[in-house]
Amino acid sequence: MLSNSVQDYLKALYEMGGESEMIGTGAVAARLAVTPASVTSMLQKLAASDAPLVHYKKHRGARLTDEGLGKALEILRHHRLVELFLHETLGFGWDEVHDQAEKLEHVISEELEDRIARQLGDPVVDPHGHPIPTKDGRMPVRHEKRLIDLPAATPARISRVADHDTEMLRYLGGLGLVLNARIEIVEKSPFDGPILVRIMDGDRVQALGRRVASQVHVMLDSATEMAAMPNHDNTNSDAGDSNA
Amino acid sequence: MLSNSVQDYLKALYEMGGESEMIGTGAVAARLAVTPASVTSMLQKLAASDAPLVHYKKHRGARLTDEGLGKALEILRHHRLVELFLHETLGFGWDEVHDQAEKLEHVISEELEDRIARQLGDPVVDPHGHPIPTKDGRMPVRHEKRLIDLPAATPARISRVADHDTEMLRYLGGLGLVLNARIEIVEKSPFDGPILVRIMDGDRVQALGRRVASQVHVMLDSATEMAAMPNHDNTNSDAGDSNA
DNA sequence: CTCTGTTTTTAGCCTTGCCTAAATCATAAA
DNA sequence: TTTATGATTTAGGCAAGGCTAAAAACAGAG
Repeated sequence: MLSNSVQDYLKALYEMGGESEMIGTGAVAARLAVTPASVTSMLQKLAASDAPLVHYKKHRGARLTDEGLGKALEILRHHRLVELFLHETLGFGWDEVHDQAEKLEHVISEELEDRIARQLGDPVVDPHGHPIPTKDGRMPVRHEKRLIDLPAATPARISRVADHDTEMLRYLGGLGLVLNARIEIVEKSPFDGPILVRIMDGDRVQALGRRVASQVHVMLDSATEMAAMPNHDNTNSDAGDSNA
Repeated sequence: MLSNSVQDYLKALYEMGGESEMIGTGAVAARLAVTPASVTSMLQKLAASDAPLVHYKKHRGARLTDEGLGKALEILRHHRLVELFLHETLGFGWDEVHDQAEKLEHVISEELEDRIARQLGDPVVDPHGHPIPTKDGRMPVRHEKRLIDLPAATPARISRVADHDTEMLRYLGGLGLVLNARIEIVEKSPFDGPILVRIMDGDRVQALGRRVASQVHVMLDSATEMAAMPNHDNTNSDAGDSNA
């Protein structure tokens, strides 16, 4: 059984570099909020066993082995299933599920994973639009682009939003920029200026900063995959907005 | 934040000795599957802080302080709410929920606890009939007796069954000895012999060993509290009986 | 009261995963 | 090519929570 720490390292490597990219010690350290020295020793350990979970080259960083990739996807499946479960079954807002899932993902048995998946109808995306890895360890591929890269006057739908920043999710949700919302870009200001987005539902236009816009992904409105995606209500159904 | 280990020690002390009984090092060690030496050092640590969680006397054992009692009840509330949630919402059998809850209880936030409780309608007992501590840290009192101590020919209902032994729960469930089942004792064989129990629903008579019978608690059929208890279906709804 | 066997405690050690401080490597600029 | 700068690794430690082996305390039998 992998420790919580090891699971967190594997997940970080996957989320930062996917299957093939080498990730530096410092980057991992920043994401996991530990020192680079700690990362070095953990990566060395993970690379040293007889069935290594990562490839590691001194001063060059690390990437997952096939073994490690499988484990990472398992954990990610847990995480995303739990997020969706909290959202659908217990009414948590899309801004609230990540932190709780971060803890639950480590203690979900196979049996519980299966029951949750079945209960949710074997879902393919979590409340932020992230694809849920399949039981047999494959990550569904989707054709989307960053909102920043969307040409002006091209209708699209929000297909995915970064899940880790609670504040940003709350902000986006408040603007109506929820999963599957139909939008189009009115104008991109030059010099890294804000992006003007028309939100079709309500026909409002909203200015978004570059930082936010790079965290949002869209699919062209014509893409067929959209048909399969239910329209989740991403607002927080009844919890107070106590801690901001 | 208390570590998982500390939480397990507090829970063990409560479950073994309640609020007042001193529990010996060896007993705790056996329950937690660690060595007595480990227990000694943990108890010393828990008693040493400025707000001690346990009273501890060398060679005499330990019992919870008020502080420790509060924490123990919080953990127990998590455990039992989770057990009920797994049973009611995800369809786990009463023999399957304990082990999973043992892990989940440590990672349930206040917010999640509240949502689960609300979803279940602020329940007062878990799937094994154990009372669920209230949010403000009180353990509901119930008037029950061990099946062993029930006089013959006195109608009663099963009000509680020990939750930790998967096999025994499966056995009892198979016999129809589920929560709230109406029963009466036909005869107690002498010399610590078996107990003959009539199961009203089906009117069968079943012989139970002393070991099992001491794990089952009952309430007299006249007791008023019973009215409030819903009749759960404790059978495993669809999982295979793979690992016995 | 003393002996003996059981229980508990002490002492010392190990692993995991983190840390700081110092040393080393890699790279971009001069 | 040399040098400076930032990133990475090494070395040495610490806290938690477990273990084994040996010492000490208790409790029951004589």
